[in-house]
Amino acid sequence: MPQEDKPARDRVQEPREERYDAQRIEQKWGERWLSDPSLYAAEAHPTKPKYYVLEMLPYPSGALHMGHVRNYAIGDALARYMWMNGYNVLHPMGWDSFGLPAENAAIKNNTPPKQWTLSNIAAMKAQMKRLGFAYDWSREVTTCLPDYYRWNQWFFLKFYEAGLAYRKSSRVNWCPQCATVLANEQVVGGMCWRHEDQLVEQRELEQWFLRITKYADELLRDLQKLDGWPEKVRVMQQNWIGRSQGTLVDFDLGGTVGPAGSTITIFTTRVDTIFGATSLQLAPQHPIVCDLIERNAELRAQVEELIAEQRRAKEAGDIGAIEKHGVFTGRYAKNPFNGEAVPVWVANYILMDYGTGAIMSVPAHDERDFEFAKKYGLELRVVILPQSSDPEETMAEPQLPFTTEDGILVNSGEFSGLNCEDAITQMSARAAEKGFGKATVAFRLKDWGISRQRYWGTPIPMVYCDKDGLVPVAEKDLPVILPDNVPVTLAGGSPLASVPSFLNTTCPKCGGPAKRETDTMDTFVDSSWYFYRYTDAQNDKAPFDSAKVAYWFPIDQYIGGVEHAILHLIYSRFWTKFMRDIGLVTNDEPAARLFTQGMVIKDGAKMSKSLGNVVSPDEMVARYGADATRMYSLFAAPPDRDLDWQESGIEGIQRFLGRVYRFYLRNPVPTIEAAATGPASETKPLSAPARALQRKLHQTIKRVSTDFQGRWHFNTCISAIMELVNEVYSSSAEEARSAGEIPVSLISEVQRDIALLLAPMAPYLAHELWEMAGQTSNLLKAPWPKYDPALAAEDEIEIPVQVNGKLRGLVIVGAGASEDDIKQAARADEKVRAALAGKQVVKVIVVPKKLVNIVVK
RNA sequence: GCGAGAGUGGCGGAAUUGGCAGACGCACCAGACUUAGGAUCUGGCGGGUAAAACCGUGGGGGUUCGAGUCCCCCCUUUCGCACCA
Repeated sequence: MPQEDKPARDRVQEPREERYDAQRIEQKWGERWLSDPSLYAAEAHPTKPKYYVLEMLPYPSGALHMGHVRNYAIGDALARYMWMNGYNVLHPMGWDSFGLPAENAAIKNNTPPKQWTLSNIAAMKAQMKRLGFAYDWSREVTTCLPDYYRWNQWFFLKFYEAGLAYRKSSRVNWCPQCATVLANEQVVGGMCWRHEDQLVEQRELEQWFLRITKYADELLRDLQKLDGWPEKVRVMQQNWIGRSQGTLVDFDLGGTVGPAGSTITIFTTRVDTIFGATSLQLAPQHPIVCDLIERNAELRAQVEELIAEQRRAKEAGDIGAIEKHGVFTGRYAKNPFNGEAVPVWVANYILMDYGTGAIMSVPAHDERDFEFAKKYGLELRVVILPQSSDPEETMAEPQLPFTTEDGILVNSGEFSGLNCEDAITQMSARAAEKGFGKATVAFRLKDWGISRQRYWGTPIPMVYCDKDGLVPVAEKDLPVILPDNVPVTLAGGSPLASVPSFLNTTCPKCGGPAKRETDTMDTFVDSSWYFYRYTDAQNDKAPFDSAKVAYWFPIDQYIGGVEHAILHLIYSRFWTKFMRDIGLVTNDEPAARLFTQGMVIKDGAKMSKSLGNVVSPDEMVARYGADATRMYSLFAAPPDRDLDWQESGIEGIQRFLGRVYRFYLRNPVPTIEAAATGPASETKPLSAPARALQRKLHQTIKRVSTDFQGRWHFNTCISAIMELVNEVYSSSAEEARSAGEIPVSLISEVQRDIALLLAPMAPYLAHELWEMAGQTSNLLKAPWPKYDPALAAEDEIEIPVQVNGKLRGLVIVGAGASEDDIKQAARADEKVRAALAGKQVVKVIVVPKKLVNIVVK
C-alpha cells in the first residue's frame, strides 16, 4: 500500500515536485499541438452535426490586448465544448489587415506597410498559439494578400454588373487626419471614428458607392428573424436604417427663384397637418438656398452663420441642443393643398442629409416648429383637435402644440372631419393624383461610400479610357495587384496616383491608353465576407465553393465586440443578401447567433495607453500561464458584462489550478489502480463521504453543462468546479480517502471528469491532468461527461422554516418526505416552537423541497 | 429627449421558474505545518449584539404567506441614438 496512516497532506513536503509549473506544462502540450497541424482541422461531414463558431478577426496592430484574449477565450471554450459534444466544429482565424495604421507606421518608421503588417501578423499569431486557441490555421485568411483581395475586386465587378456599384460626385465626409473619405457609418457624432477630436468635414468628391439602400427594407425586416442576436444590436441597426413612412409634397416657387415652375419638395410624416403649415424651412445647404445667396450678400452671410452654428454644435457634441435660428429669404412658396403662399425660411435645425432637406413648418402640431414659430412670431394655425375634446372649448384655448396622431382634422378644407390616419392616406393619394407629391419612404441609411484616398487597401478594378469612359477590368485580369514600394504620405490624395506603372494601363475594351482608378476600397469591404472565405480558403477559382458554404452556413455563433453593431454587422448582412441574389449562397443572414462580449476595464476605465492602465497578455502569460490568463478572463465576470481586471483575481485562479494539479499529484490513480488487485469494492454501497463526493461530482457536471448550453455564465461554471475541488479537499473527504472509505474507482472518475470539465477553459492543464489520470485518448475530442440525475440528487434536504416570513429554524428531512412529514418536522424544531409559543397558527405553507412558512397571529 | 443595460458586503461577483440574500474568488483575520513563507492546508469573515433581538440587495410605495426577483413612481450610472421632419 502506498498510503500510510497519516493524512496525505502530512506525508510529503516536496515544494519542487508539487509546484504547479504552468510554463512547463504549457510548453510540453504546446509543442505536441503544434506538431499536429490537422488537430483542429474540419471538413464537411455527411452525418456529424456541424458547428461554426467564429470570433471577429483582429486588425493586426502588433499585439493582442486583453479584449482580444477575452473574446477568443469565450470562442475557444465554446469550440472545445462543441468538439467534446461530438460536433464537427469549424473554428478559424484571420487578419483584417488592410487599413490606415499600416500607413501611419510606414510614415513613422519608414517601413513598408506590407512588411509592418505581415510581421505584426506573425507576432500575434505566435501569441494566439501560446494562448492555446484551437484554430484551424489551414484556413487562415489574410485580407491584404492578393489571393484574398482579388475576390474583393471580383465582388466589386459583380456589384457593378448588377448596377449596385456606381460612381457619383457628392458631398462626402472627409477626415483631415486620415486624409481620406469616411462612410456615414464611420462618422460618430460628427467626429471621425478613429479620431474622436477630429470634426469631419464635407467635401465634394467623385466616389464609388455600393447601393446598400436597395436592401434597406430587407435589412430592417430581417432583423426580426435574428432572435439569436442581442436586442441592443438589433435596435441600433433599426435606428441606423431609420425607416420613416411619409409624403413628398411640391411647393411651387412661382418663378421667383430658379427657372419657371421650380418647386421645393418637402418630406413630411404628417401630411394631415399641411393646412396648418405657416412656413417652409430649408437646410442651409439646400440647393435653392445656394441659388438665393448667390445674388444676395446679406443673406449669404446669414446662411453661413447658420452653417457655422451647426458646426459648432457638432463640435460641442450636442447637435440636439442647438438653439434654433432661422432667416427669412423674402420668398414665398405655394401650398398645393390650399393655394396659400407661405414664407420660405432657412433654419439651422434642418438637416440636408435627411428627407429632402426641406420641411413644412406646422407650429401648432410640432414641438420644434412651435418653438421656432414662437421665437420669430410666425402664425400658429390649429388643424387637428383631440378626439374627445369639445371643439369650441379647445379652439378658444388650445393647448399647443398638439402632436398626437390620434385626432380629427379641422380647418382643412374637404379633409376636415377625417381622423389623422385616414387623412394621411387620402391626402397622399390626392397629391399623387394631382401630380404634386406622393407617398414615400425615407431612410436614414445612405449608400455605402467605399472609395478611400489611401494606399493600403484593395485597388478598385476600374479603368478610365478617353474613348470608352469608365471600363471595368476583365475578370480574367484580376487581381489588380497593389504595387509595392509606393511612397506613402498623408497629403495630396491617393498615393497610387503617383505610381505611373500602376496608373497607366490599357483600356480593357479598346486596348488604347487608359488610367486606373487610384482610390482603394474601405477596409470594411474586406470584413464583409471574410467568414465565407474560411469555408474554402485556398480556392483560386472562386471566392468559395457554394456547396461548402451551404454546409457550414449560417455561422452558428459569432462573437465579438459591440462596437461593430452598425459598421461591420450591417455591411456583412448586406453582402450576404447580395451574394444570395446572385446565386452564390442560399442563406439570408450570415450569423444565426451573435454574442457581444463586454469590455475589459481596469481601475474603472477602458484599458488605454493614454491612461496607462493597459495589461499586457504576454506579461500575464509569462507570469501566470495561458490557462490562468484565459480562465480569469472567463471567471471575473459574466461574458456579456464589462470585466474589471484585477491582478489579485488572476492569482486566485492560478492558485486554484495549482490546487487541482496537486490533487492529481497526491492521488496517482493509475498507480493505485494497478496496485489494487482482486475484485473491485464498487459493488459495496458507498460510504457517506464517498456518496457526498459522488453527488457533488454529478451536480457539478450538471451545472457546468447547463451553463454551456444556455446562458454562458462561465464565471459560475468555474465556481462550480471550484466547489467540487473544495469538496475533494475537504477534511472529511481526505480523511475518508486515506481511511480507504473512498473507492479508487470514484477518485479515478472524479479525476477524469475534472479534466474534461476544465478542458474548454484551461486546455493545457486539462490535457496534463487527463494524462495524469491515466488517459491516453485525445482530450480535445473526448466525450463530454454525462451526469446521472439520480446520483446528483440529495438524499436529505435541509428545509428552512419561516414564521411569518422570517427564518426561524432549519430542519433536515429525507428527499422524499411528504408535506405532512415536513410540517411535523418543522413544528418539532426547538427554535420554531419557541417562535410559535403563545401564537395562533393561521396557515402553514409547505413548498416541497424548498421551505416551510408558518403564518401566525 | 428617445432606446437598451446596470445599481447586491471592503472588492469582482452568486442567487436559472417569487422561496435560507451574499455561492465562488479576492482582500482581511486566526490556526496548522514550517529554518523560513508572498508556498500549502484548515477555519472565520454583510451591519449590529456579550449573545440574542433587530437591520440589510439605489430610494419610496404596492401585490404576496413570502420580493434582490413581479407592479407603480423616483434617483444614479453605462452604452447607443439624437432637431430624422
